[in-house]
Amino acid sequence: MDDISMFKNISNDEIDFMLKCFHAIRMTYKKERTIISSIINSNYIGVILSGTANMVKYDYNGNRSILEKLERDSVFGNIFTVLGSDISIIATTDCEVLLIEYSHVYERCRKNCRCHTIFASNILDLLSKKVIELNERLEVLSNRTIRDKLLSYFALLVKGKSRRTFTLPFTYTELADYLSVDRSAMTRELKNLKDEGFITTNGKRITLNY
Amino acid sequence: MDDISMFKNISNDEIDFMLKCFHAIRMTYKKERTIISSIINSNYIGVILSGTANMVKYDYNGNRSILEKLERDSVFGNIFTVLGSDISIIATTDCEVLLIEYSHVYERCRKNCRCHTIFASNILDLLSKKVIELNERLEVLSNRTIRDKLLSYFALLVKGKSRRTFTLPFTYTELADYLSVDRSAMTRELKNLKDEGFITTNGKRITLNY
DNA sequence: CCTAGTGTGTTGCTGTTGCAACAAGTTTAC
DNA sequence: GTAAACTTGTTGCAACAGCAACACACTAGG
Repeated sequence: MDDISMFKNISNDEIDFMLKCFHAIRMTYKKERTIISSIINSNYIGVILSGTANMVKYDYNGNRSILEKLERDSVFGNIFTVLGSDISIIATTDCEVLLIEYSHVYERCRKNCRCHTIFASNILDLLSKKVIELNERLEVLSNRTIRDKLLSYFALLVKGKSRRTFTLPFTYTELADYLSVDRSAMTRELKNLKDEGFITTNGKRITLNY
Repeated sequence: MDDISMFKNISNDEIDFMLKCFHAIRMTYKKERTIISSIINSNYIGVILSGTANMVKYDYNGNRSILEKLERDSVFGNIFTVLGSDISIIATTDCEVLLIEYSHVYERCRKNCRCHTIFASNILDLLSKKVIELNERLEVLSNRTIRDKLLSYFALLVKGKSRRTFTLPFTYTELADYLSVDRSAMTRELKNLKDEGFITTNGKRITLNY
């Protein structure tokens, strides 16, 4: 458990103690199940312990947008995402989730334990990372054409890596939803990029040739 | 100064003391000047004390995107926004800015003063608000047509208000940049919305008729 | 008062995108 | 093993958006 960012620099013993003190809840969800509905309108922080899930939004036209892919160590909850009525978190595999009431972050328990301060500081770090992620997503979406959205997203995926090859963390259908574009139009544009020699693909493995 | 969110629940005396302790810097910028360049690559939190500014980004085509409008009480800095090379903050009027080194948020000074804890907690609140704002922006940008972007942005502006009338916080040119769309195409779509009776406009005053 | 700069409204043209529909390949579940 | 569900690739068509150009405010500054 001490590899979970939320509990960084906290020992397993301290974590156990803290989770009891917080009355944390451990839940399991079957694949395809909605995780969020049960905690909506309440101030919980959730963290995925195992499995994967998608945070999705359906607009009134029925278009799906994937707001985020969640996996072990991913966090969610009202402080991280405004979980409105149209946003839900769907387990894409069986999931184990830990739920902690948000008030514990800022209200210290009587004992004012050391781990509590670290916990709050870890949450601050997570929030800060979240802001960075959201800004990256905004940067991608603020491109005006599908081509530029793809290129700017690909640039993110190779950022800081020595090789210009990466594996898409999405299916192509999901990628289209993530970029908020039509799937067939995106496929068309990917084909153009391939024909023009900008990229080479092999399934979900993509290489940038520039 | 105690009406600045960052200093909420901290008395003016404490604020003065804290700012000295932090070696906070107060800067003024003339209209049109770039605020950010001087603090780039350093871990500063900035807060606007007076005046207004835009956080803007130019892509390689020269398209401007307005990432954010800043005014009194707005915060910026590396923890809130990844201030890359292509992002800058431009004063739209004369501005007064307060700069605080970020390390002060998580490293407490020897005296471990009460106000310091509150300050850190306020920063947490601000980050959380920022996440909400970014999510709202994402929700707007994830719409696929200019019409839907406009309607979803307008919906945000009237959210929680009793009247369905509001004043645009932008010029129309800026609005187009904020929505990442072509200005003339946006004007055309606004005209359509008016012709179809969805909205009524009077300068920057807009009423939703639905 | 005049001028330069900026914001706004409009239009024609063209390239891009969304939509619908279908075929072929893959995966999943019984 | 087979059917059902899903992913991917493709295409025609219509709608939409971006671009460029221009006219007409409006504003700020000399």
